[in-house]
Amino acid sequence: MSGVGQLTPNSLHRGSWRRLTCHNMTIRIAVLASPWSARIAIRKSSSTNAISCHHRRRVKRSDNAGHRPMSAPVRVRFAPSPTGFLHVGGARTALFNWLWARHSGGELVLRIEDTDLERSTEEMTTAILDGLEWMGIDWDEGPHFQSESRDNHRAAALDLLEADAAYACFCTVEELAAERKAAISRKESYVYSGKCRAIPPARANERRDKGEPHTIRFRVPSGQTSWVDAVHGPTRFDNRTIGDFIVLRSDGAPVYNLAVTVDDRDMQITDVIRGDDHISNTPKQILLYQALRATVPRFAHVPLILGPDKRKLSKRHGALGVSAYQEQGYLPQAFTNFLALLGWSPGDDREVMSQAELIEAFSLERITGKSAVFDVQKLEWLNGQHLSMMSGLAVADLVRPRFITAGIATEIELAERAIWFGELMAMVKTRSRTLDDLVVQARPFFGGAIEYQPDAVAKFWKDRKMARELLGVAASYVDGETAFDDLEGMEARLRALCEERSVSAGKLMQALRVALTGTRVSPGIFETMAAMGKSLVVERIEAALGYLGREIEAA
RNA sequence: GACCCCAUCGUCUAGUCUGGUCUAGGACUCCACCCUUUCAAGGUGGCAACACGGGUUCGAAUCCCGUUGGGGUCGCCA
Repeated sequence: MSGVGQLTPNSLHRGSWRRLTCHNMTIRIAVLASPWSARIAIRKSSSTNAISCHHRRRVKRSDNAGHRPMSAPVRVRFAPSPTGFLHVGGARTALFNWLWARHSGGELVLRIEDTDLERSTEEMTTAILDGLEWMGIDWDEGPHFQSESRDNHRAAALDLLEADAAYACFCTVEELAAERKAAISRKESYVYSGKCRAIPPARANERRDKGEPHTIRFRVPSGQTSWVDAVHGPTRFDNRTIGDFIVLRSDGAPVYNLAVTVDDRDMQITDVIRGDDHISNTPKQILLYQALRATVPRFAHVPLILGPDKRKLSKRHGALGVSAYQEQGYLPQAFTNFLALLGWSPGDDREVMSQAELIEAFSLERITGKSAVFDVQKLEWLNGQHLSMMSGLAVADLVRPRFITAGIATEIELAERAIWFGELMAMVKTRSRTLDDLVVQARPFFGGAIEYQPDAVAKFWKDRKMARELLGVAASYVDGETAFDDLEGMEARLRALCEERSVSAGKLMQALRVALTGTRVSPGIFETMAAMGKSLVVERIEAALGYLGREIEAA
């Protein structure tokens, strides 16, 4: 659990993260003791973690009120392998684990499964942690690196060997490949023949002592292996379809199923929440738990996320990492809300939910067994909903860097006009679905030239002479207007002037909108003028008049 | 191919365990209307589904069997 911690050299265990919370800022100090390098990384996190801590306390209080049955405290883990970025499927698995931990007042352990050293990179580990942090997912322990518990894995394999639950297998890669090929040509599923099963232990030891290359295989007993899955219900596998599987490679490295089982046992994981694609690994792992005389955890297999073509969501669908959604300007609370609704529902009609509400409502039982298609449109809608619930100032804080990198304004300029900027954001956010939309819509409110959008020109400046006439009236109105903050008065005065000059007030406002913003989309025209200020409005009208004049000349 | 999982509007889903209250509810998208200086937002309404076939039952979206369809897994990857 996070909290103010003492940071001493002794508290920096290899591969551990320490968290110090002060004010609203969380600083994590990590010793990334990985096979690649050992270094200290100090990372500042946003305030999202502080928010989630708040949630946790909230939930815990309600738990103490006696709503939850007395049972072993929940301990879950998220165990990504750093061979790629954090994709949406992994993100949702992490989210479900987190929601379950926070809902039940349990703990979330983060474990990096880096046993495939060839494909694991430190960059990916960092990317995954960043993604989790952005989503507001915090963890109570870790990250642990699986490669560091290699000794435990090996010891477990030796235990199995000693108990005769496993045996040495001297089959070569080539032999196995031939077996597999033969099985395929016979149109059968491949299971290891068990060729080395019957080698007497004494003989096997002899060969091992001689240094003959061998793997350690688990001796799958006959019978059936079953469990009650928290999402799928009773699930059963016939052990004949499993086949003796390798537990320790010939180079002494543990294989996934062994490593996971030993780690989950050692970390006392009570609930394993992971993707559906692990269902077929589950019987193997249960067999290992049993052979290791460990308590079998509860399993919850979450259905996969599919692309629009109903295939497993992949890069081909343009579904990049979580970071892509972050860059596109989605809000973490909207993103997690959306992900939570993919395969889970609160059971009532609620859809727009805060993280606190998600935590409160979450349960494993309400996860559906059916895989879900990732629908970006719904994500966009949800993002708009969350955006509209935020205050202008809060939105301003989030988009400020985007204005700066887009070169629209400098940090200093924005700081000087902080209140104005917050009000501007409040104005444009109902029209925006992402933070990028916000930038586009707010751009005309800053000085400098604007481009006239062809569709706006076609619709509201179709008759150039008429447009020029309308803008002429607008110019004389603006000229005499002194109260730019009096929205109602402005409208009354403009309408009166239109009446007097017998021009359509509606047409004028539309033509004016194009002159001011270059688009046909903007907040109310008086709000727009108020936010721009008189000098910019005058400047824009003059520019438009000039443009229209040139157009008329040319025609 | 074998094994496993899944099957309600185009999509996300409620309803399935504990059959009747379901002429199947909500949401996204789309369409229409209202509001309106534009675009959104908001409001109102509309289009749209129980995969198929058997059974059980007075009664099935719900229980059982089969078919079909989709997905996942079948590595000294994780």
